[in-house]
Amino acid sequence: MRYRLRVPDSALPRLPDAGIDAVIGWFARSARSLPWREDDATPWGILVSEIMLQQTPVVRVLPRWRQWMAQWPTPADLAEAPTAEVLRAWDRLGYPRRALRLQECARAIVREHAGRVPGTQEELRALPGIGEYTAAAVAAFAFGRRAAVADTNIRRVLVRTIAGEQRPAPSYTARERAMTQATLPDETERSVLWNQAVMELGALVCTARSPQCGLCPVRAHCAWDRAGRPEAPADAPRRTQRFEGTDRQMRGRIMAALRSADQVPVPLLLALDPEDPARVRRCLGTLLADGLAMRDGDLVHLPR
DNA sequence: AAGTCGGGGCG
DNA sequence: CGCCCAGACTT
Repeated sequence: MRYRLRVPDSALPRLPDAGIDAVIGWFARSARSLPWREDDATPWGILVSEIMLQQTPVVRVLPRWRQWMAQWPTPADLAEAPTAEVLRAWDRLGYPRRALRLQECARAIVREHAGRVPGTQEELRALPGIGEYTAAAVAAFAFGRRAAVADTNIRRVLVRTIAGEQRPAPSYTARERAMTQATLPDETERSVLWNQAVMELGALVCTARSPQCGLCPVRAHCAWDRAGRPEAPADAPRRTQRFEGTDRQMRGRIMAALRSADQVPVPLLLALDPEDPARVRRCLGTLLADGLAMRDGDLVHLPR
């Protein structure tokens, strides 16, 4: 892929500067006010918000984030908290392993970075629960650095405006990386504004289901709109009922039971699905393996 | 590259 | 009832 480096910048697929200006201007007028975007937000608060927002909508994160930051305002606070309390505070945000990793992340920050969130993508990427997207987002939004941020919103906007397609591929492809890199403004301050602005555009206007193209600041530059907004070919239909999905549901039910009591007898958990106690056992086994539950004889409880 | 991992709301 | 949501991690 080294040959790509010889391609002149002007040939790379990118949104024109006029489009970038339009999106940034729209953001200045239309951005939601979110607490982790306020001036008083700390890098740790921004990091916490990014973890909570992984696969979880903003409206559901808001109340949890406020409570969380009031209870554990610094990495050191979360590092010292009882894990059971952490999991209860996570409540029903989903994917509770994120809560476990967030506490591990806090402990790593205390241990390896003297309690302060590191600012480079490389250091961030090395922390538990922080992947490519979150490392770039924290570097950009918490530290004002130039980073190629590519969440589901940004990917959708770029694929539509530049490639003229309705939705991005399931995985973040090399072609999409090229679009993200080529469009990212060279100047640092402008790159940070662009990342925030295009993400917000994807969340509010260029949405997955019913995009509000009539309100879109880059409609004039949008290849998808120009092409008549063609629909992507439908995915292959689900072969059977999603049976694995029910395992996730059962894990959620077990976690809910554990959050509601100090300890729960195994027979009580098995009663969660009288039709299929083997499934409950299997799910309990994966929760124990994940460190989300502990077993003490016949009693199950959250990790203390 | 594909599977797994929650939970809720919307079309 | 299927899809979507500021993804990460394992295999």
